[in-house]
Amino acid sequence: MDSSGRLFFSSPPCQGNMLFLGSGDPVFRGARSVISMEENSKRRPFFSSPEELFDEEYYDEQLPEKKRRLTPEQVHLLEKSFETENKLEPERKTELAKKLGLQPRQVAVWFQNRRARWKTKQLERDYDQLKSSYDSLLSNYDAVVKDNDRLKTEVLSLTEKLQAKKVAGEPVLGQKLEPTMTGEMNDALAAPFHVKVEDRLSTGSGESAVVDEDCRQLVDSGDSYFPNDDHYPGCVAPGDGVQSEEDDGSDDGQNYFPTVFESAEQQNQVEGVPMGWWVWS
DNA sequence: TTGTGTTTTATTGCCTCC
DNA sequence: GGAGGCAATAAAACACAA
Repeated sequence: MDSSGRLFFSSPPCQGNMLFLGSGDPVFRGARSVISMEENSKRRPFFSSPEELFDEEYYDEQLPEKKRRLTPEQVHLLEKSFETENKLEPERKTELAKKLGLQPRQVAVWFQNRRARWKTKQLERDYDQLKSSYDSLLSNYDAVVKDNDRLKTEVLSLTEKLQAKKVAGEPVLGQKLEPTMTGEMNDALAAPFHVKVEDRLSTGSGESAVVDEDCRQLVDSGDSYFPNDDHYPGCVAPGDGVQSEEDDGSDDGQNYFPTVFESAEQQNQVEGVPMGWWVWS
């Protein structure tokens, strides 16, 4: 019994988990190292059936053994049960243990370890998913930067044309030009030349993803590419939505951030949110 | 056969909940 | 305080290359 009063197999030894010497004496944990490998060469499945557990002759024939694996049948049933519900209520534990010829504690341990394995796998899956999302985001960012450069060049070219007309004495509509490319070029392109962002986006001015100034854009601030909540309320950085398996208590194959967010891409592109962003769903 | 890496079973200690 | 969960870990069992 441990400090919390729990009963472990070795103290006192439970029927199902006894490690037997030839004489039928239980071998406890402390004696593990004494048992030779040769003695261990004769193997049998961990526990075959409840009947066998009580069959003295069965054990008499066996040499002392240590840890034994569960049979494929036992594992199969446990897996099926785990699929149904990854948490084990006392009744189900007892029932399963009876069915499998195991100690309830063994069933509990199996579930515990199975949950741990599931969690590890889930973390791997989530990592892959986040990585691909990041890659996609990065690629979108590069496209936006390129588009931005292209538009700058376009603006510069138009400005030069305006300057040329001005020098030639031709009237320039809405003229209120600054001599240099400063500020937002807003005045330079004022009035008739000012084209609404939506229009630009909808015309052949390119496949620009650049949107209104009020709209959130990717900014290379030197920080993470992941948005923070202050600037991207609709987005969530990885980790924010981590949900422990206890939250839903099910093994439904969902990732470790199950329903917290999904990519905007998957949601037919949320308005104003570049492809690849994660959004609350 | 042996060395080595991986998987599985089990224990321990700590934490939370009732 | 007891029961049960989890992380960390030990150690047996297994797989496999050399």
